[in-house]
Amino acid sequence: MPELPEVETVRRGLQPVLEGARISAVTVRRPDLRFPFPERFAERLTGRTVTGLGRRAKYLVGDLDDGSVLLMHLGMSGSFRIERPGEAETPGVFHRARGKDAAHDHVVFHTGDGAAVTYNDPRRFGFMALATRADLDRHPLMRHLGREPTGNDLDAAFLAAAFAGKATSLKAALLDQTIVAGLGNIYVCEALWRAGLSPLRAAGSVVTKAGAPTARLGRLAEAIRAVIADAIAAGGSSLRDYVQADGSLGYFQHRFAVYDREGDPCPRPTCAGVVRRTVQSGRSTFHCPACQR
DNA sequence: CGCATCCCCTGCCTGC
DNA sequence: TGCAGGCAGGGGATGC
Repeated sequence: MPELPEVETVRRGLQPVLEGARISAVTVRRPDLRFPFPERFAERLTGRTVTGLGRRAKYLVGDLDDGSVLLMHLGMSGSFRIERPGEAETPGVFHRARGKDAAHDHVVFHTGDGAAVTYNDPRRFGFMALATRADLDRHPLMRHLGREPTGNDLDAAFLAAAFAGKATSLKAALLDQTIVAGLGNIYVCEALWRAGLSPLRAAGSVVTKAGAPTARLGRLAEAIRAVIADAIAAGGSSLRDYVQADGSLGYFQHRFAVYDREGDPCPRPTCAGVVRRTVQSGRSTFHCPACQR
C-alpha cells in the first residue's frame, strides 16, 4: 500500500473536496473488497455532511455530522481520484499512473457541489468500514493500533518497553502495527538503515536487561520520525506507479537508501558495503550488512 | 501468548 | 511475441 506518508498525502488532497461537503450519493460498484461493505453502506452515508477528514495509522478517518465515522484503508493498491465538473483531476491527490482501469473503480462518492471522489483498487486489499466517533478507540480496527510515528511520543523509552524480551526481529517488530502504527515495509527498511541497525537483529537485543532505553533506541526513534516526516514533506510519493495529477513523480525520484536497491553500494559516505536483499516474514528486507549492526 | 506462515487479488517485470 | 513464474506498498487467519 501506500504507506503512512502516502495516506497522509491522499488525506491532504481529499480534505478540501470532502470537508464540509454533503454526500449526495454513493455508488458501490463492487462490494467484495477485502471485507464486505457494512450493511446499507450507501444509505447510511447519503445525505450526511463530512465534518472532518483525519488519519490514524494508514486509515483515513472521515467524521460525519451524525457522529458516525467512515474508515477507509487503501490496502496495497488503493487510490482516489477527484473529478469536478469542467475541471481536470485535482493536483496533489495521487492516482495510479498505470492500471487505473475503470473496471477497478469500486466506490464513487458524489458531493452536493458536483464533485466525484472515486476509489480505485485493482488488488482489492483495501476496505471501508463504519464506526462511531464516541467508540472509535474501541473499534476492532482501531483498538490495537500502537503509537503514531509522527510525533515526539515515539521515543527510546517507548521502544524499550515495546521491545523488551522480544525474540522477533527488529524488522518484524517495527512492522507490527500494535507497536508503531503506520510503518510499512519501505520505511522500516529506510529507518533501520538511518539508525545503523540490522533488521535481522532480535528486537529485545537493543534493550538493556533492566528494560532501560539505549542510545541505539534513541537513534532508531529519531530515524523513524525523520524518515516519515521527510516523506510527508516530500509529498509521500514513495510509489513508482503513482503520480500526482500534474504528472510529477515527487519523492520517488530521490530513490531510497536501501529499499529496492539490492547490489547497489551503500549510500553512507563512509561505508563500502553493498545493499543486500533478504526475506523476513515472507517480505523483502533491504539493508547494508556493513554499517547496519 | 508469541511467533511464523499462508493467503487474499491483480498487474507488472523478468527470463526463457 | 507468448507465457510461466516471481514479486509488490498490508494485514488477518491459522497453527505450532
